[in-house]
Amino acid sequence: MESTYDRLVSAAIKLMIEKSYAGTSIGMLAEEVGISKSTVIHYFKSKEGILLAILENFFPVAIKELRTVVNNKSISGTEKLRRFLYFQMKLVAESGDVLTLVIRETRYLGEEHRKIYNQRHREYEGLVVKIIEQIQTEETSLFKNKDKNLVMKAIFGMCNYTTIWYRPEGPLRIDEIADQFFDILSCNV
Amino acid sequence: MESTYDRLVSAAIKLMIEKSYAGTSIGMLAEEVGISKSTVIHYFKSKEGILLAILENFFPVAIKELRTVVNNKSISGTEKLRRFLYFQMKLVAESGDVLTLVIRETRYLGEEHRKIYNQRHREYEGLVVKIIEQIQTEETSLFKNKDKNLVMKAIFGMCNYTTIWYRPEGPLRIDEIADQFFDILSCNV
Amino acid sequence: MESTYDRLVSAAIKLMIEKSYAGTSIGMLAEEVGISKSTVIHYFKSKEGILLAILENFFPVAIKELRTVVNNKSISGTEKLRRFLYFQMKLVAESGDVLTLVIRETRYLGEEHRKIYNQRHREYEGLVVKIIEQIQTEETSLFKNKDKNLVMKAIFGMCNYTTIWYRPEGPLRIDEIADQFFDILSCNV
Amino acid sequence: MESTYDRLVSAAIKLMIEKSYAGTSIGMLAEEVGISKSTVIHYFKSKEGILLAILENFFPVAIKELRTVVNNKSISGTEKLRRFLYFQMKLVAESGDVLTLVIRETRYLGEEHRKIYNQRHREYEGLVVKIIEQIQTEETSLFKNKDKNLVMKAIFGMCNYTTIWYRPEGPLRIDEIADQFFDILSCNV
DNA sequence: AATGAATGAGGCTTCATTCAT
DNA sequence: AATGAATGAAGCCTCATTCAT
Repeated sequence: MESTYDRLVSAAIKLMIEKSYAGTSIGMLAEEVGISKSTVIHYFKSKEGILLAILENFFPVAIKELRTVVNNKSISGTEKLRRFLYFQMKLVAESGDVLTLVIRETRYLGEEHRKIYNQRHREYEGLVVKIIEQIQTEETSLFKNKDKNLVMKAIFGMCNYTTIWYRPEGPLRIDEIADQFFDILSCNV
Repeated sequence: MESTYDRLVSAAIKLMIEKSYAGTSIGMLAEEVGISKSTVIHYFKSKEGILLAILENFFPVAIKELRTVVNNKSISGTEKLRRFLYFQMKLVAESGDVLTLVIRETRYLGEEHRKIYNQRHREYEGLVVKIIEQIQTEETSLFKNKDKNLVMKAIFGMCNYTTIWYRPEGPLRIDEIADQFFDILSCNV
Repeated sequence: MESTYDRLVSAAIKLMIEKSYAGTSIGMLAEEVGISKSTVIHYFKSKEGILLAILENFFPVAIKELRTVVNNKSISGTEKLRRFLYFQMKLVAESGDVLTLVIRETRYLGEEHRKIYNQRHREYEGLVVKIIEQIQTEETSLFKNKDKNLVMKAIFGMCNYTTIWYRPEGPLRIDEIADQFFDILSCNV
Repeated sequence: MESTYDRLVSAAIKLMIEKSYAGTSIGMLAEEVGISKSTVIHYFKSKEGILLAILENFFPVAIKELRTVVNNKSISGTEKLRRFLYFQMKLVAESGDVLTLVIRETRYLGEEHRKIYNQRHREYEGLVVKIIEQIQTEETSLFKNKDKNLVMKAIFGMCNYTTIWYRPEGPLRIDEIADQFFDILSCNV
């Protein structure tokens, strides 16, 4: 069975994305997992600690996975973009938009931690920028004359916004959404 | 000079977008504007009233303006898209992402109010869907075989995400961002 | 009738001397005065604010009164000592040993406030040192060859310890205690 | 090397004198000694047990030592006073004012324990009263017509207050302070 | 001898709100 | 139009303690 700690982290991700950091109380978390408030503190020391644990839980895994895609020398830039979109959308579907959580809520972290996570966030974004660069090099027209950072932000905006409106019971599956996003971006018909 | 009420609404938009509804307290708002907590309540009756005022302040104006664009029979769908992007980005730049605020925080409204605002929100989105439909009719390839609702969400995602990362002192002006977004979506080089 | 604020300060002095700062809770204070915990915070902003109010309430009055004794040019040093002992013992009897509270608990104040109060405390002690200096000048033998600061500390020790053991229903009245303290110090029989 | 138990008692004395009983937590104690909270409880059963251990550690030793001074038939009362002052000041310097801890904090002990320790405390004070009685008998003038209990309290006040202001790096050594206290009390020049 | 998991009670504080002015 | 007094509910956190290991 899943450890209390893991169940807490999962519940925290779910709640904080849905209700925002400030809108999520330790009591809610405790109730969700079926333990006492004190036990939540026992594991995370403080509310900030919960956010920290989420981020610690997210970035190492996500960056690693994305990096293997980006560093793969045998596939094209557009294929990498396609794979990234699948990866990111799966992430959004599974654990909500942890990335937006990162951006929106790192303000609640102490200076030191905030720096670390901003850095990791930039690293994550940087990997997507690399994909765009590769596309700009390989393709004749896609993303030509575009600011690569802006394209990256556009892509993340598209994907992350999904957290807000996506419902599993809706008409489109997560992979269909990823497909269509890919088509929109790559100008496929 | 701006009325106390107007200063309160502006401050409320700023704070609630930055810190989320739950993360913004009446005390903060009072301090920001330099009046007492009691006076804030005096104007809005309750915290929910503040959110209400923001929405009331936003939708009628925004919907009206967007509608004149959409209903204009003499311009093409792509041109409408371009104009919408300018309009939306200006909105985001000026008063932050009120739309995301709407989506994220209407949960704090009482049932009746929530319904009203969800409806207005859908109306706003619907206007953008109409633009996409016009494009699908006119153009040979753009947005062909795409779910028009998904395209709409993709566009809003792109635009609204700007609130999170856009800094006026950054390298791109708001209208340049709108331009590039238009190019990305319309597959212009 | 006494204001809520004044009643709170009096109750706080009483409780904090009896139970120490850490041992006194805002809830106790509220109950003692018959109001809610929130109201205590309403007046003092924080627990530290209570300590601050006590000190602000004590020092200006005490220093002023002691200063008029010390600056009186027409009375002898020993007479000043006698008067100080009466004054200090009355203080101790009335409002407990606020001075020891100051010394013991200023650690709970923020740096800035702590400095201010340490300074005032030194000023208060300094006035007693002046009395001892006058005695050393006038008298042939009393306090000769003694460290004036140590004598001062000895006197305060004697007086302040009273808070711990003095009971109004005990065999000695406050003025009798002051009298005997004076005799012990001045070597009167 | 010192046993964990002994290190805990030492740390507890230090912390509780500095921060008061209520202001000292088991967690602090654990951290100070570098072990876990559970281990502290393991040794003392409860927080009250810590106070108990301190007192048990203090009184038997202190009373025994003071008694040998008081019962010594071959020395004068004033000499006994002098020796007591040395003894008491050394105690204060070494382990802080455990006596004041006793008076201030025995309130936190259960009824039975409180009785025992109040009794021991009275016994300790009684030994000093005996010294004063001897002085009143032998000397012609010292402490004549004074309430012997009040004199005792005055002496303890002087000595115990030292805990609050004494700093090893200050201008006076512990034995010099004892000397001057003796002179002040015995009216020596 | 020593510890981690878990908790209930309580402490400080924030907060939205009511009321009287 | 604006505010201070007062509060109940809730939030974060500390703490002493129990239990199993």
